[in-house]
Amino acid sequence: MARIKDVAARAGVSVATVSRVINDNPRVSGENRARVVEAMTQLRYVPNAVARSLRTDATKTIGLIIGDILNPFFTALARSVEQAAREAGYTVVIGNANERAEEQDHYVRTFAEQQVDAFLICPTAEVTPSITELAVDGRPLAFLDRTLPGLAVPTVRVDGARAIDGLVAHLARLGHRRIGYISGPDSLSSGRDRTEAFLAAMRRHGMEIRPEYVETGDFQAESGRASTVRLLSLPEPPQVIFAGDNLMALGALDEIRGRDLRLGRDVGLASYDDVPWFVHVDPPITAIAQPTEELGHRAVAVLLDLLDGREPESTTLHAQFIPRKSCGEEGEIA
Amino acid sequence: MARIKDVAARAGVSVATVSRVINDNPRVSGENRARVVEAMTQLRYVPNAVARSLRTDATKTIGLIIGDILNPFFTALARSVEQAAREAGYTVVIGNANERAEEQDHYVRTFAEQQVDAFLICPTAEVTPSITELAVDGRPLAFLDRTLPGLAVPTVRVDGARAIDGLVAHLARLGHRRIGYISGPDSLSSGRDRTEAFLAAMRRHGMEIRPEYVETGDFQAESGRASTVRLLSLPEPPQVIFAGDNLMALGALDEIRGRDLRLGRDVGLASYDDVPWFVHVDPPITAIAQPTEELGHRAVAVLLDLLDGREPESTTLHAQFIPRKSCGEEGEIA
DNA sequence: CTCCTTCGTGTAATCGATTACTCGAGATCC
DNA sequence: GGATCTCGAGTAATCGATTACACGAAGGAG
Repeated sequence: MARIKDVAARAGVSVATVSRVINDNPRVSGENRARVVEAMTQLRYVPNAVARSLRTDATKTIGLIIGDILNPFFTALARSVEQAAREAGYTVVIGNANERAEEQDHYVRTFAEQQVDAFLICPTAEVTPSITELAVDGRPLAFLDRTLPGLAVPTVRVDGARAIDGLVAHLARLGHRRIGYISGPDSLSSGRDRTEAFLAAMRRHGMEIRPEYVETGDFQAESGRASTVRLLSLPEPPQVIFAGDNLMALGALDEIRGRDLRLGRDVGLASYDDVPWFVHVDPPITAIAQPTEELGHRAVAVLLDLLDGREPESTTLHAQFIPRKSCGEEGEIA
Repeated sequence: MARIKDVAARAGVSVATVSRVINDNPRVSGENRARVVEAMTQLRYVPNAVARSLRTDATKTIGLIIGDILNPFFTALARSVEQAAREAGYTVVIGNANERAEEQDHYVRTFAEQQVDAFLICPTAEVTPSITELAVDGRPLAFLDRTLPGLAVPTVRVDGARAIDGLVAHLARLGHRRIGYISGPDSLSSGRDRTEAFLAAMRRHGMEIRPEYVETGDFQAESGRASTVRLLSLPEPPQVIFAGDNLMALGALDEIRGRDLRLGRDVGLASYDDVPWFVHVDPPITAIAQPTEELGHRAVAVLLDLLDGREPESTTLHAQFIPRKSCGEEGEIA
């Protein structure tokens, strides 16, 4: 592989001049610039970003840690983050935590070692020492989708309360009283917030909350299935199940089908998160859509503020309730 | 941030000793080792991977370029690659090409600059100069899922011929004669291979191939929808549509629903790729499943061979035909 | 004609680690 | 007791870039 000094030798100039050409420094004569460019293409020179980063103390890289790469919500998020970052000249490196604190920490450490310029984290589970360290050391850091308590870290998140209220109103209108809920883990702010919003909405609409109707999952399909098993085995099972994310909804659906129940007639289903295939289930699944595109763009904007020394603004966006048919017609579900 | 020399000063030793501790070199006395470890934790020292990489000429990083991060096939693949790589002590950085040659090249360049130790590419479209350069320069490189002609690059891929033959046999058994096909782009080996396998299977089972039944998409949902529009507008539309990947199947399904056609009765649908939600469509979608887990593991194995100077082995795995109900019952579709 | 800018270029220090080489102290062997 | 080995540790070169600083030439002002 060619190095900068090979290019310099070939072009008959010093390495400083070559470096100036690479970095678009105007203090280079037209003639020399041409010779350098020529030498670079001849040698197929590729600048070594590792060496540059060491010297400039910047990698032009953002470390993004998502909860689960198999969750379409997070991949959509990753895509929009990547897009926005690219426009600002940054590369995104993605770490998949698999919803486990331990794997999240692995990436926090790895990214710190690799000297990413900024961290964007969808925190999994509790506050871990490694995340606290980032915050304490004042590294550019923002939380995305989820927050952690007790840390002064700017956060870009979604408030689903309005949409959840819309859902509960919808269920009340259809005459359903017995609503089962599969929450995300209590250790996650997104899980807690949704649960709280759900309970508040239930109260507001004068609906009884039975403790046995509130299950706790972990945002993965299998926990949605297991929770559904318990809900449907109750002496008086709920009429509608509201799953706290799209994967748990998938798991719930697996179990409903497995029992040969008719969706929307024997039992209803609604999901936080909207995914493209929901419209193809029969009946189509009532859902709450999150503005993933905007979420990612805002998150990058916050990081750029941090990196450029501006004051970052935590942002809260709103989710949207999308009624479809999976909760049945009025008075339909016994 | 603490540097190695700060640790050395605090522990009262030289930087060489600290470095030896970091790298588990046994030539350090127990006492000094303890002092260094103590100093490292006190200073919250994090080794600088950029500096290390510059010196050692290794980043312990694999660059993976996937076709589309919104395609569940690729995310499953990415996850398995990441898992296998991690076990071998490598970090994976993912580049999303969005199925565009230009974005793929962006990542090839970026990864080359960042000095990744090896490249794993699901090539999008044609042979581009940047990929040729990688191959010519002898960089550790393997293709995954797709190949490019004319380059001696080890490849890990799936042969779907057997599964596709199973599908066509299935369709023949059901009495269907008019089969529409939405292929991937001809510029992609995976697209070409599937088309070829499909045509061969049709011939083998004595079924007529009408040119107007063969549509070409681009592996994205919208092209599946557009192709379906054309197929269903034909004077004599096909009885069954076979989509070349899961996203085009999704698009096809969108169009079928949009026309209020009954799946499996008015028109059948089958998909290359199997995804979790297929079983929840009514009727469940007949599909061809690829062994993504194994695919990713093998790909990493090939890269490790390359990196350790062993002779890599190109591998071809087989896909599996999974009959469900979306192509109707015998003689059902007119 | 001198003095002062400005411009283009080169020399060399620097970023933070790794590691070849060196060296002294103590152990081992005959 | 002297020669040889082993062990633990330190000094300094090195990786490939960027950039402060220095310097000579050319141009402009007076």
